[in-house]
Amino acid sequence: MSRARLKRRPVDIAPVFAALGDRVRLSLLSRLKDGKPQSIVQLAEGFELTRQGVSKHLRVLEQVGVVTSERVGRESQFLLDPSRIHDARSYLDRVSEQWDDALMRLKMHVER
Amino acid sequence: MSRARLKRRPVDIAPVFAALGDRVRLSLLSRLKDGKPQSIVQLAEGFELTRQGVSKHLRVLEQVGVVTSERVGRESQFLLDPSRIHDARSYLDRVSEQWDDALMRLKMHVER
DNA sequence: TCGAATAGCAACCGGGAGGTTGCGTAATGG
DNA sequence: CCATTACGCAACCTCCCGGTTGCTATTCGA
Repeated sequence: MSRARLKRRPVDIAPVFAALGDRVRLSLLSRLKDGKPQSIVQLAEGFELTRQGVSKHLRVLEQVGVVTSERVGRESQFLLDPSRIHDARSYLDRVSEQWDDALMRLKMHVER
Repeated sequence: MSRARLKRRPVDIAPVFAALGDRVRLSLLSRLKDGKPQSIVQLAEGFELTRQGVSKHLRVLEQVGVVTSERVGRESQFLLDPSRIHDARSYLDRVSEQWDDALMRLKMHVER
């Protein structure tokens, strides 16, 4: 069970967080997490934004790999890709974990 | 002990992700996750930034509640607060979870 | 076939983010 | 006591982000 577990440097994960740091983009993700691919106009309805505005946001999400798009016919179908989200989650996991470990050690008076 | 478990709307968690979406700030968090409070000059060394630059980043992190600061003597001690990080993590958890559920339902042909 | 739908591209704009410099102030310690 | 340290505040600058408008290209469908 050699889990290679290759380490991702923080410099790589920052853009993912940046992409998630916008309420419009989070809402778009929320609309995509049901697994159904949707077009831009579908994703745009309900927002007080132009189609191009939504399109820009989708391209930001796509650039960091959180969503993927495929041109089918005259419309672009967008789909969520959870792998980067999983990366971000496990990064936060590691931070919390190390924090907990540090607290534990402090409480046990193991250091200093 | 009625744990109200009040639900955080996505609109609230976006600023946390935005604060995490910067490599400098992620590095600062990485320096703070050992549980030891550190001053600004301590946190600033190693960066190719001014002290004020680092100070601005720290204030961004503090504003969203990821770190806390306390003035002790002539220096400000910064400490990590993992609660917001935990919030962000569980938000991503929910996204992944709903994605997995949706995939499962699709695979079982329960819908469509 | 031809109008409507869907989307991409480019230009433009205002505001805020990231960063610096300069200065003032409180605490430290020799 | 006084130079030094650590910090905050404010002004300033540049650049990118979020958003719009206008135009063009492609595809659908009646």
